Amino acid sequence: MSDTRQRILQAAHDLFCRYGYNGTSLKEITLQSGLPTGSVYHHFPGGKEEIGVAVVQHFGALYGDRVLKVMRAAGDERGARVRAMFDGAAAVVESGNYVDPCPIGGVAREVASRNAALSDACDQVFRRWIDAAAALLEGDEAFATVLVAAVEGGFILSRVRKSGEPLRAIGRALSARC
Amino acid sequence: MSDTRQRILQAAHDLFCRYGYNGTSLKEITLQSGLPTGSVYHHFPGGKEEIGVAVVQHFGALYGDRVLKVMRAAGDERGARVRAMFDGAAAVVESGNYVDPCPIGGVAREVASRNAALSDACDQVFRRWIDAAAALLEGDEAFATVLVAAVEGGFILSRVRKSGEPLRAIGRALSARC
DNA sequence: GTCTATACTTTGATAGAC
DNA sequence: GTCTATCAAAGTATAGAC
Repeated sequence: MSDTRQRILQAAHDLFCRYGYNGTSLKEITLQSGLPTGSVYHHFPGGKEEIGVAVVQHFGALYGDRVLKVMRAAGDERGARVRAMFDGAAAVVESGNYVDPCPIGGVAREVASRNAALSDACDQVFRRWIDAAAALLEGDEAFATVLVAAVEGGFILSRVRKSGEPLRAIGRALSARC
Repeated sequence: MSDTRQRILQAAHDLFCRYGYNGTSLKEITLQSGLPTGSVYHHFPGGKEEIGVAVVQHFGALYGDRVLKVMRAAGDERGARVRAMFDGAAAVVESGNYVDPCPIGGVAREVASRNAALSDACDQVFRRWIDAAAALLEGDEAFATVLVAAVEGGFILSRVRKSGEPLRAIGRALSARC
């Protein structure tokens, strides 16, 4: 991927994490990336929607891998892996001034009712996350769905409370119930 | 509450559920409520932000009561209550064309980084929900936090998958782990 | 309390020179 | 590939008649 393209995606990602998809303008993406409007449209002729889809796909894969790595590093026990997942998420929100650690859930909720392309991209990412988590949990797909939903909901709670405690509480409660 | 004020809140609520806070314009609120701009600003001099806070507070209390009623009606067993909560949520999203059943989580995530008044209003609602759920679960606040986070995350998953199944899977997995 | 008209800004997107 | 200039539409908010 070209450097310019990567800079646009990173800028859009950072802005989506703070202000969401609808709360981020293309103007802000150009300012944050240091590129003029024309360059942005050269790399993403589909405009903001195409940028959104690319952000969801690129960072969706990245964060999926990152979380799996953290869980595996916590050992073979299911409880320890679940605990590591939520404690890690709590640490990220606390060190990042309660910016959303990941834009996908926020974008998904915003656009689901009127942007099929973006909504479908989010759905694909969530399916992969759930499949990957289930593989780590002896195929328990329902509980894998709980993990993904709880971490997304936990981001909301921790963001408005300005504390990692909700995410940690979720990790405690779920790791005791594996 | 005056009828006009109520119409504005209901219109804003319905639009927030579909398009989120930033995705809803004041113009759309006037059209959906059938009221002119002047009336809206007469009742909410603080504009969109004041409407947002009122929507979060009013419907936050309403939905909290509604969910508690569904859970209590499911009997005294914890597992049955948890199951009823998520099955009820799944039924609502399915019958409502996958519109967000409740705008608070979506608004919270969108505005947490730049609108303190709205963010705090969301935080207050979530605290009350968690307290109320904990009271139904013999004071288990961590698991009450799981329930709130999982239902919010489940809304996201069900919305983009256009299926109530993620919410139902969460209900199955969690009710088996009370 | 209700309504029309409008001021001012920001939005997503395009044209065309370099 | 990069950049400047600009458009038409949509955004929030206000003024003031009724």
